[in-house]
Amino acid sequence: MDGKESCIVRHFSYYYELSEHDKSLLLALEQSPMAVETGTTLWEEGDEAKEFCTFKKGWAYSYRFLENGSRQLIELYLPGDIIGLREFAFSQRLAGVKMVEDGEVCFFPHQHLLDLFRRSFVLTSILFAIASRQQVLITERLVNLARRNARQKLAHFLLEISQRLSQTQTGSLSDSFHLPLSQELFADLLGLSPVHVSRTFSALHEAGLVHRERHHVTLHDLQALKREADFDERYLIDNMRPLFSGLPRISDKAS
Amino acid sequence: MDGKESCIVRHFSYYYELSEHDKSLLLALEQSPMAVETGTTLWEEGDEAKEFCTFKKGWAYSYRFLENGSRQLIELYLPGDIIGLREFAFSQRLAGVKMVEDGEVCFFPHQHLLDLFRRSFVLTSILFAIASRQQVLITERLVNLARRNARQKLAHFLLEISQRLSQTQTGSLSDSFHLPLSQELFADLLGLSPVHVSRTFSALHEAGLVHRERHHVTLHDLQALKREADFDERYLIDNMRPLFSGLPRISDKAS
DNA sequence: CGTCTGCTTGATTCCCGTCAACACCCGTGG
DNA sequence: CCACGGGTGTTGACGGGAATCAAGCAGACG
Repeated sequence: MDGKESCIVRHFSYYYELSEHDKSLLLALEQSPMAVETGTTLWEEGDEAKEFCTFKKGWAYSYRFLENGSRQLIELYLPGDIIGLREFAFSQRLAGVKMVEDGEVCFFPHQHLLDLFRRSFVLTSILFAIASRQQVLITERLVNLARRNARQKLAHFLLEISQRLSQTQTGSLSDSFHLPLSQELFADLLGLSPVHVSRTFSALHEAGLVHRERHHVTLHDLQALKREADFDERYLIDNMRPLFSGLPRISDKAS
Repeated sequence: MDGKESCIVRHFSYYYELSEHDKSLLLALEQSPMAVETGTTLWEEGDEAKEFCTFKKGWAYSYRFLENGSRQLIELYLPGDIIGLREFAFSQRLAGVKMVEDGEVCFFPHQHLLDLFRRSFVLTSILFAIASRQQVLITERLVNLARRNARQKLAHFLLEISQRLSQTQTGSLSDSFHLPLSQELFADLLGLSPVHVSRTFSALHEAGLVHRERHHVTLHDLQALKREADFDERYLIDNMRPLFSGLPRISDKAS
């Protein structure tokens, strides 16, 4: 358990203790890390889909263009996430993926996932849990976009990011964090116009709820924000351990 | 391959030929079919989540309530669908599920899915494909809700249902079908008010695109509708066969 | 110091929500 | 046979939240 432990192993370990065998299978997915710069397009809608991608460093997002020229972001990806699961059953990409910041990614072919299914029951189950969690995230985003006003949308999004960052990064809940998104990205993410994003940020600022400068945000009154946004973090706090409770635990774990 | 073949077997077979072994594993999930009436709640948000449910007959939908009392439908389920995959990694239901029409369902515990992972590589892969397809459906709905106006939303939804029905039911594309949804359900599904749903239906009717009476809809000019709604059916037409192309085919298939 | 990109602010417009009245269907019961 | 009532769909008037257009502003960088 050295300091440079892979973040995909860390991500998977969140669900269940991994055996050395499982860890080595996972590490095989991260064999050829690739540096990618801000703005790089990992793939576009319509590209052939035969690879997944694990995300080691940086921020990325998936998006769809509409006929009228507007764009909708689907999902934001943080380190440890797996990208492209959506297209497992498809031959074409259904959404593009772009980097928000410089980062590092590892591509691996769909076939490797099938190998995982064959070789590790635990990893298969965790993969399924990850896919199910992704679906839950998108579902919550759907509700957010369909039913809430601009203030609530923005507040909800900030709370979600705050929660996700504290789960995957520091481990401690931080109400102050780096958020490298332009207001145009906010707009495409929340289904608003850039103009209105600006206005909404100002409104939240005036209400004393949010402070933002440059690409750094701090949330001042978490409770008030949660009330305002109708935010319930349960959808982010998943855990498979109850499900696995019948399984034998691993005993040869490195201390 | 008798006339009463299980619809879950039919659903799975859409992705890949199943061996007799796989079929019997699947059929075990449909052991105790249960009749459920219109309006029955299969479960509610917050209920303990330890079962899935296969859907044999009828229509159902999943939904979320918001603090302000409004409701958002997440997904519509048709026969052959599997319900509850979303909560695989969670201990609580994150959305309720209700029947639109009388139907028949089979519950089975999460553990059975784990058994499937252990026992059948092919079924595992197909399950993963189904989960990925569900994610794609929700994603498209998200884009629909976030970025399109009422006319486009409605048109898009009708096209999606038409396509899904023709894939799972008759097999032939029908532009005239039974659609047992009240305008209130339409509203909760599309993020509109019931009043505006009515207006939008009228508008589409006047434009000669849609005819509707009672719970029956017919689409008149599919091409025009698709143009209007920016509808691209590729997101509904998935197929894993290319992925499996390296696998041996099954030869002992019953003719 | 000028230019470019991204943010802010104001004026106007429009889509859709809300409220309210009304029509309709259908079953009940007098 | 008609009166009644609830649930559902329709139509109109009105208001509000967010889009759009346009101009001004502030950093970043050469």
